[in-house]
Amino acid sequence: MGKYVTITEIARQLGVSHSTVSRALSDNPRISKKTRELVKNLAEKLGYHTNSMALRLSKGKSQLIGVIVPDLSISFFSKIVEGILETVQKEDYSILLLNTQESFEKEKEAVETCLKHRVDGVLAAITMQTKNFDHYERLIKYEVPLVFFDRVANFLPVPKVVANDHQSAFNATKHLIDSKCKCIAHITGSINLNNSNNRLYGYMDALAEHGLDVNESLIHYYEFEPSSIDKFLKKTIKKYPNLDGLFVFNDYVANYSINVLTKMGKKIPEDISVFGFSDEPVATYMTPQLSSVKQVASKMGRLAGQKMISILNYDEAVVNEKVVINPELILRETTKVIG
Amino acid sequence: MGKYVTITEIARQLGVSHSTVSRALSDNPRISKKTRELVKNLAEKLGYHTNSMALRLSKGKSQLIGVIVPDLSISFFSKIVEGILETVQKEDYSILLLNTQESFEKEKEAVETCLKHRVDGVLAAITMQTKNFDHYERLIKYEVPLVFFDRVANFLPVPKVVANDHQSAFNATKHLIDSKCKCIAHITGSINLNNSNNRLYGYMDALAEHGLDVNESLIHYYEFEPSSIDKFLKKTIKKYPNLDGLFVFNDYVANYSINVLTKMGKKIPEDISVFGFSDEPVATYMTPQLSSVKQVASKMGRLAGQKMISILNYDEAVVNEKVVINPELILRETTKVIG
DNA sequence: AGCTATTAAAATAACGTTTGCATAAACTTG
DNA sequence: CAAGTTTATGCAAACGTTATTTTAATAGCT
Repeated sequence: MGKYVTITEIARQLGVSHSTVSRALSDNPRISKKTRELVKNLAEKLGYHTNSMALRLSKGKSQLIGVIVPDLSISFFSKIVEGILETVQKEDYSILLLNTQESFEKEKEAVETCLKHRVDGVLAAITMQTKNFDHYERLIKYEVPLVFFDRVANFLPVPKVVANDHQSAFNATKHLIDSKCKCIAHITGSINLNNSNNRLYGYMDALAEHGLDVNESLIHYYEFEPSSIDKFLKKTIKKYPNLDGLFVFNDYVANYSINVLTKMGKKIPEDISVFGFSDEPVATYMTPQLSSVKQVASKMGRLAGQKMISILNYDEAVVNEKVVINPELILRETTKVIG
Repeated sequence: MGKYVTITEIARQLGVSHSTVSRALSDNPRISKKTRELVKNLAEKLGYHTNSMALRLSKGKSQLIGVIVPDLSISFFSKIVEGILETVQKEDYSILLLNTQESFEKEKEAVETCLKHRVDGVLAAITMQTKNFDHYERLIKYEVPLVFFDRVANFLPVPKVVANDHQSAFNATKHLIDSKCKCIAHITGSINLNNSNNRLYGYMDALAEHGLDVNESLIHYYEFEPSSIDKFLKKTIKKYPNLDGLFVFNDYVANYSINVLTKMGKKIPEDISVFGFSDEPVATYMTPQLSSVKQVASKMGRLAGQKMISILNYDEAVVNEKVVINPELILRETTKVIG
């Protein structure tokens, strides 16, 4: 009990050579039907599992894909991982998961770990600190296919899968404008993160393109301090009593903002329309339910996974390309119906 | 360019045998200091990485730990995975991540995948559907160490790491009682999930132990239908105008419930105190901020990971034991201050 | 009958390590 | 200085596969 059955054991019991067993199991036509069935039956009976370590050593392929994420506790990233898993598992690949916790050092280590494990490819999102890309170049040098998702190194000549944050924010803001909002504030996230910045620019461009002023004092940079939102909203409503729209970079913060506004006696969406971002679970648990931009995490994961599979299984070339996932607005109760 | 450096290549360049190189790299005292340094320098220079496929085949150890989770998009589970990763990475193990999506079939497949990859051990949380455990017995038969976390198969003689949901719910309810609540309702989750049930019993036991009636009509079984909560709360407040406490199995639903109560004109916590569960991010984004039971996900992950490491690296026996993580209440603004 | 094709299966090498055993050279030691 | 011991290294087997080459057995043909 306890020991794994090998091809050699099957061969011994059947009185044939192990190479015959190997071929029989992989349906090689050079083995007679009779022997093949004999082999397969015994393999089944003994509960034979091919030893993937041996298989991999022999084939020189690990069937392993390295996945490097900056922070697995962010639901966006864990959903991406879920999407990747779903896609690559079907093709018999497994995932070597590395969590860098936003540390550049850990990211370098993660790449080394990938190399050590001889992964067949790497899917990565860079940390907020990553400015040097030598470690990724190393992968390229070793001809390990690399695909970036979400947080990408723009100038490396590899495929990238990203969400169109700019367009999403643009469309959300445009929706507020279309529903007759004239004075729209924005709460944005960390200035270090590309994604927040793209959303900010999407907001500004939408305003500009529709003839509304872009007003610095209507923009709040949020950095983990909820009470700053109370202050911002109070100040803003005092200065701009006609405030009738709010676009927030994240659903949690949108939820918080709505609570603050409600306490100040504002009606949502009659007085002020609010648009969130990411369509987190909280969006449907709120009252009123939050209009938001659809979460593209699992789609992003699936697309990144598929790209890798195409490269690995169908010899697609690794080229400098960008797959952009387009936005989809989810309209709920915090925005007015148009028209 | 592109090919990995092997031990044999180093040996060739240095004019020694590959076994000498192998020993030199692993600091075997049988190799002279001079040779050892020669080897190490060249290895460094050539960017040598031990080929883990070969290493594993040779050693008969995969350095891989299978992690089976029911739903990675639930932040509780992704945080557990993060905790596991953090712990096992330090000991040079990698994770083979399997997501069962609450499907029993996928869970069986996941175990097979673990076997196929010759994982050194398996960490698992079962699906809501799992009633048969033959696949896990298979692991035990193959002497693959198994450790359960959170959702466990109670009667299998292996280590388990769980949160004390009963005690947590008991303490949360007791806190409501201590703050002078006399009529406390409870919203519970799926009747199929152990965790919800344990919380339900914790609530009931706390009431009973403090001389309060356990009243079936104060308990609502929530199944993914927010509007059922509106109905429940309205009905309950009509029937029990003295309702002054609410304990909810999950922070999202607590958030929703508070919104409903607020709209009905109830003041939180002056009229009704509310206690949530899990301390999700939303708890701090609410107004008032939600009192909740601390999230134990990453601690659970670390404990489960450590247990596995102890078994694998320090030959700890696989025994039928239960590690219980004790509750910690986070008191915020939805409950009254005691005394 | 004698030769060639064809078919089926066995043998062997290879993948890159670790490891037990062997060996040669250089030291001890009485 | 011969015998034994230590030191430093090499050799070869083993891990479980796949893949290439060889051999053996059978069948088909003139």
